[in-house]
Amino acid sequence: MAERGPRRRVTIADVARHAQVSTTAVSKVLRNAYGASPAMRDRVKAAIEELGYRPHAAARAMRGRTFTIGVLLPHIRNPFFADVLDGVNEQLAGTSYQAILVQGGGTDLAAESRAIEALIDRQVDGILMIAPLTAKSRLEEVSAEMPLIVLGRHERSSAYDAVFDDDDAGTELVVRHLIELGHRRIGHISQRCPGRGRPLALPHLTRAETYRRVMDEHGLAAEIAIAVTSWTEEGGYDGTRELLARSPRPTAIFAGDDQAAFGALAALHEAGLSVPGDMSVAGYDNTKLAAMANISLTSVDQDGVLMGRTAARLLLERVEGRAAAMRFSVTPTLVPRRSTGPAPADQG
Amino acid sequence: MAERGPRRRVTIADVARHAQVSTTAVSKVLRNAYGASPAMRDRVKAAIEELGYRPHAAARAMRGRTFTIGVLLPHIRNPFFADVLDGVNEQLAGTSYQAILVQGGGTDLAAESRAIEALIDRQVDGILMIAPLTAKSRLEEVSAEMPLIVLGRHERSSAYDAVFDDDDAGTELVVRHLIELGHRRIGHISQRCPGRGRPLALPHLTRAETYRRVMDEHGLAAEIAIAVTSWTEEGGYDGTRELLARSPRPTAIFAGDDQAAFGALAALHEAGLSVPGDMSVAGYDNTKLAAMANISLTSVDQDGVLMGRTAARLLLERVEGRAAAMRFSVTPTLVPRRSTGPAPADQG
DNA sequence: GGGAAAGCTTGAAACGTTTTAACAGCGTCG
DNA sequence: CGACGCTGTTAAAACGTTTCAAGCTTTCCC
Repeated sequence: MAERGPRRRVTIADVARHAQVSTTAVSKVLRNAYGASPAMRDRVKAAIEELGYRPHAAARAMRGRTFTIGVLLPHIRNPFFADVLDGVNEQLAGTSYQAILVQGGGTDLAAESRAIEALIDRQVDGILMIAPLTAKSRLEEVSAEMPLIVLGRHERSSAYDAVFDDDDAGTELVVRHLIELGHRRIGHISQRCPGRGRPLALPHLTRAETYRRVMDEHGLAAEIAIAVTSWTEEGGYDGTRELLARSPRPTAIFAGDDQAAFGALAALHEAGLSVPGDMSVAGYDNTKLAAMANISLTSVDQDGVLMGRTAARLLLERVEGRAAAMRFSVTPTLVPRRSTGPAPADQG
Repeated sequence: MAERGPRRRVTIADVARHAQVSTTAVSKVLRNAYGASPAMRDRVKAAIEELGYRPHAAARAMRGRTFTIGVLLPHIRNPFFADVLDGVNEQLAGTSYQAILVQGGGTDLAAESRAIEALIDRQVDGILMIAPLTAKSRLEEVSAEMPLIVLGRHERSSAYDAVFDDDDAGTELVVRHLIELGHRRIGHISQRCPGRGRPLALPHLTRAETYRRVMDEHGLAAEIAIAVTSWTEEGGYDGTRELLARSPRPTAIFAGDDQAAFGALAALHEAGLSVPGDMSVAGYDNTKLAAMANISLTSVDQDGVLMGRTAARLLLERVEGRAAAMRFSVTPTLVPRRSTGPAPADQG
């Protein structure tokens, strides 16, 4: 029979008693607030040290801050999010803020809503949402309750800050790269979008739109071919098989992101096609794996660490009181590798 | 100037007033506690619905439960953890519990300690730690404060539950597989362990130990070669280069986990060696990518989703009051693929 | 030396929930 | 018919912190 929590938690009152001051005094020292003499400050700090006191976050949440920032991300699985999170933690290190993560159920809008409510109910000081599906109007409601940064969406709002990659520029880089290599039939793999209202400014929609635009600008409107699956290995695999079934089949695929591109490479391997001899493949995100010699996937680099760091910085600024909305955009760069090459001589 | 939080949160008192009952009554309905008539229950539920009331987690934390379970994981980047988390969320769906994640800084022990404290201070109802580095004694301290499940470690403790893969069996499967293919010089890639005390029963230590044992049992003690880097793409790459520098070089590598194996494949590609012609490679975890046709990595499958589901179930049982410690172990299976093959004719 | 201002310190209220103990109402049993 | 036990309900205390308003020194100025 494990006795649960036998010794009571050290509270601010214990510290106060031990340091022979009032609880208010201790609270002030803890928060570096005005009205505590250096002498008292030292005495209280010594007591805190001696007793091993740690503030009780829940109790703090009742009145003041909780020193917690909530991060909502669609799914753990995407390695790009790991970069973003590294940036966030890097920026938070040294402050007294802690990041807690909640996973929002991929393309499940209801699950995402629950996750957001969970963060609000847990009284975090601010929320960072990574590529949320939720409608803009709801985001603005949330930002009325607490500071909010949205990472990866392009819409302009005066209520919350936005940090995003210039997906339009990045996509243009890839598609032009393929066109300059002589490709004309370039396929694209995109994601299903669950929201039924106005389309959101999510990366996959921007990338699909820009893909269409650039194709069109080069007189390739007739060659536009989009497979709508999902940006996972399986999605890339399925999407590629769908594109391969076309006749004539594409000579290049812009897979939308790296994970889908990995699936595409697998599908092509299985179909006995060589890369880039028979088919060029490009991804997006420049994940670590894309850089590996045996994969060598052409990709677009968006600095995820920088985005995460910036998002965290903006969020802390908001928590500290900044009111005006800000936007921060990262300019992507093309990283050409061996998965893309000249288009094969056309036999159609 | 965004007005922050203009309308007060709906509280239990508002609900009580609206339903013409006491706050206690509302609380009872919320917790499905004894002592509320069906009629009252209905009335209160209607009021909750009408007002859109949601319980304030921080306030709850002051007295009762917070309906939150904390998950500590070393790093987001490992795709195996994504499986585990899927299992956890699957098990939690339908309950009123929410999982929150905290990232524990990879191999940084101090960062992990801070993350654990953060969860305790936030008063979660229970903690699930995935492959923590923290000393057993500290884990037992933590489990005195709140229910704890440790996933991925083998030690036996009467204080907390353990869910783990039988790494010993899994490793034996791989190493025997390679030996049966005729390999004698089999290299291994392991991770550095930060703890300086008694070695912990962490997966990478068990795997390394079993690798030694099986090699020894087959009279291959002299051929043991371990590169200690880390289980990441970079670590696998570096470790493989280290192993390749040996003379004579190994004919097979058991990379420890899939991510390291991907790095190994890249290093071999770069060195101009064919897989499995010149060198066989095996991983562990059977990630999605390992199954892709172009990679086709031999790996060991441990059912991460099942482990996550089980861990969450055990944790909820603990939260509900179970006292006796339990252990749950998953039996791994070998998934042979094209990255392993017969040893090349020995020229040394 | 008197009074105001400034600086430091404090008790008590507040936050939103759960829990404890007590209280009516009502039937039952001795 | 009074004591008793059940049921449904309630008022009030408790949780650990922050904040408010007020109290107490000390300092400074005229």
